Amino acid sequence: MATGREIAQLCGVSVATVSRVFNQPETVNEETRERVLRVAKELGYQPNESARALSTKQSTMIGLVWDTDHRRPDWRHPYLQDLLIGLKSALSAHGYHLLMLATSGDAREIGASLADPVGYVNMTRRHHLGGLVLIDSGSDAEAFEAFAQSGVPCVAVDVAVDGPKATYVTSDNVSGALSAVRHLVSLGHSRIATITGPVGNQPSDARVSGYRKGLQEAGLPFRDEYVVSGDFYRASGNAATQRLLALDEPPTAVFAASDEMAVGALLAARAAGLRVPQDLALVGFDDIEIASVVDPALTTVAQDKPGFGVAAAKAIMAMITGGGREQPVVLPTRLVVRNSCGS
Amino acid sequence: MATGREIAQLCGVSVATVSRVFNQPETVNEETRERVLRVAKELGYQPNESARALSTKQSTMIGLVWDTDHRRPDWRHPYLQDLLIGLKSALSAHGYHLLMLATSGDAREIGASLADPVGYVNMTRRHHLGGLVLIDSGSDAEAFEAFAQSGVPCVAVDVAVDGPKATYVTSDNVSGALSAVRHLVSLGHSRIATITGPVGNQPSDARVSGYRKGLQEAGLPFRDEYVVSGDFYRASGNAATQRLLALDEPPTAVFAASDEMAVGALLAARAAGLRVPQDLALVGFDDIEIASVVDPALTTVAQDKPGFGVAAAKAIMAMITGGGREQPVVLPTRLVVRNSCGS
DNA sequence: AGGGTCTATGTAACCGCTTACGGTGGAAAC
DNA sequence: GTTTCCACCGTAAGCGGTTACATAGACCCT
Repeated sequence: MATGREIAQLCGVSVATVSRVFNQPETVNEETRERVLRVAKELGYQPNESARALSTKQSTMIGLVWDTDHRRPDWRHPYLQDLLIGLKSALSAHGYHLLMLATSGDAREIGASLADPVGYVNMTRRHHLGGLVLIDSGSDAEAFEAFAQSGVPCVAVDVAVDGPKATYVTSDNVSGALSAVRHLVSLGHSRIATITGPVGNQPSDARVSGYRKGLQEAGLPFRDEYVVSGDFYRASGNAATQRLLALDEPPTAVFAASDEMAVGALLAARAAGLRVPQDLALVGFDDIEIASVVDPALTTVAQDKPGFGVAAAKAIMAMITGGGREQPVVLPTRLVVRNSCGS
Repeated sequence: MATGREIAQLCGVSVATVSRVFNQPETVNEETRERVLRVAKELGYQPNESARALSTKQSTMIGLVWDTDHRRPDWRHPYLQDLLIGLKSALSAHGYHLLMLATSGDAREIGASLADPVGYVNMTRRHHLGGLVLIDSGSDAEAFEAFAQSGVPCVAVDVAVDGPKATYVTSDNVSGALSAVRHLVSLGHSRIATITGPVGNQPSDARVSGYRKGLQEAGLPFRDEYVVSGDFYRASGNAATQRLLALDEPPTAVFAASDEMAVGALLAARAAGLRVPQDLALVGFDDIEIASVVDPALTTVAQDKPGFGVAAAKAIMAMITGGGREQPVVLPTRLVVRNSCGS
C-alpha cells in the first residue's frame, strides 16, 4: 500500500502538498498537481480512510439501524431490498458507504439494539459516522425517538420522528388511502372496511384519515365496526378479515393498510368461501412483490420504495453538510390496479 | 468524547495502561484495571475505531459486495434479507460490522462495480476491511473470480469460486434436487422435466445432476428435450414451460431450479389452461416467501437462507483469524411439501 | 527601492490508539 | 547479599493523513 509520504518523496514535494492535491486541488499548481496525480495512479495509491477519519473526525460512512433480533425473529421488512438499493445508490453518489451496525454480542461488551439505542449512538461516535438511517422492522417505532433526541443526524424511513437533527421520509399516506377508497367507490362499493396498522403508528393513522376522507367524499357513513386494527403483518390481516366477515352487515370491500395484511385478508376470504373480487374486493398498500403474484393479483397503493432510500440518503447528506434539521420528505403514491377489485 | 488520555490522567496511569486494559486485560493489575474500567464507564468512553484501525491496520468491518446497478436494474436477489439477517447476527457475535460498499460515483473518482472488481478491492484496503462477502445479484458470477484471485479474504454466497483466500457457501444442491425428483416419482410421475439456471452456473449444474440421479434411481430415461435452461428469474420459467408444454409428449411434472421460475411455470401452465397440480405438478427451489402464497402453494426445496449468511460470516472470520483458505461450506436442504404436486 | 499581495509549498503539530522496549521494585533463587 | 526473574507499568515511536502557520518568490504599485 503506497502512502502519501511515498508519493511525496517520488515527486519531490511534501506530504502536505499531496494531501492538498486530493482535498483542495485548486490551491496547488497545475503542474505539480498532475505530477502527483500521475505518480499516485502509478502506485495505485489509496488514501487510508482510517487516518483520514482520525484527523478529520468524519468518516465517509453512515450507519444503518435495522434491528433483527426482534421479539419476533421471523418478521421481515416488506421491502428492505428496494430500500437498500435506493439508499446505496444515492449514498454512492456522495462517496459514502452504508455501515450495517452490529446489534449485539460485541466482543467488547458494548451492545446495540433497539432496546438500547445508546449502543447505536456509541457506535456512531466510535466510527465517526455521519448519521444514522433508521429502518423500522417491527412496531418498535417508539424506540426511534431516542435516536432522534440523541443529537446524531438521523432519518427514519416511514416513521415520523422529531429531534434536533432528525427527520423522516414517508409516503403521502392520506392521498394514497384516498385513492384506494375512491377506486372502490367508483366500482360501486358502499360498504368499505379498512384494516389498519398499529394504532398510533403515523403512516397507519394517516391511511385511516385518507380512508375517512374517501368515505366523506362519497357521502358514505363512517362505521366504527368497519375499522379494525392489525400490525401490518399477514396474520393480523387474516384475523381482522374474519372479524369483518362475521359482522351482521359485512363489508363488500376492504382496504388494507399493507399488502401483507391484504394477502391475509385474501386467505381469510377464501377460507370463508368467498370469491375475490366478486364477493369481496380488496386493496392493499405498498405494492410489494407478492402483490402481483397472488391470485387474484392485488390492486394496491404503490409506494416509491427505492425512492425512500434515495430521499433518506439525500436528507442525511444534507444534514451532514448543511448542519440543521431537514424537512420531512413526503413521497407520492400511485394506485396500481390489478384484479382484486374486479375493475 | 472522552479519550484514552483523559482516562489515563484521571486514573493516574499512562495511556498505554488504558489501552492494555482493553486489549490485554490479563497483563494489568486487577486493581488498576478496575479503576480504569470504572472511570471509562463514568466518562462513557468509546474507543476511537479510526485510531485503532490506523494503528492496527485492521478494522472491525467486513465488506459486502452486492452490485445493484446491474444490467437489469429491476432484478432482485431472491432472499437478500434472510442472508443479511444471518450475516449480521453472526458477524455481531465477533463484534464485526458489515460495510455495504458504494458501487459508483465516488466523489474521488474511485469506482467500484462488478465491472471493475479492483474498485472493491481498493475499498477493502482503504478501510482495512477484514474481507469481502460476495452476493450474486444476477448472473455475473464470473466477475467473482477476480475477487477470489485478488488475495483479499472473501467468501461467495452460492457461487463456487476459488482463490488463495477465497471460499464459498452453497446448498447441497444435488441431494436437494434429488429429493424433489424422488417426491415427484413417488407420486407416480414418469415424465419429469426440469428448468435449469444458466448453464455453467455451479448450483444450477448441481441441481441438474441431482435431477439426473433421481431419474436414474427410478429407472426413468433422461430426455434432452425435458431439460430447458432459464436464468433463475420468473420470465425464463414461463418461457421454458411454454416450450415444454409444446412438446409432442409434454411432461406431467416440472422441477424448476428456483421458485421464481416455478412461479413462471405456474403462470404458463395456467395460461395454457392446465391445472396445477392435476395436469402439471411443480416443484421449486429456494423456498422464498412467494412460494407459500401463490395458489397452489409451491412444493419446494428449502435452502437455509439465514444459514448462508451465518456460514459466510464464520468462514470470513476464520480466514481473518486463521489466515488460510477455508473449505467450502455445504448446507443441507429440506423438501417442503405444499400443494403444487398434489401429494 | 521598499512595501504589500498573492500564490505555491513546506514545517510540524495533531488526531487517538497500539505496542516494542525499557525500567522499577519486590520476591525468589543462589 | 547479590543475582535473577517476573509482574506491572511508563516512554515514546509510530500508523497516515489534515491543516494552521510560516516562508519564499513573483508581481505590482507608489
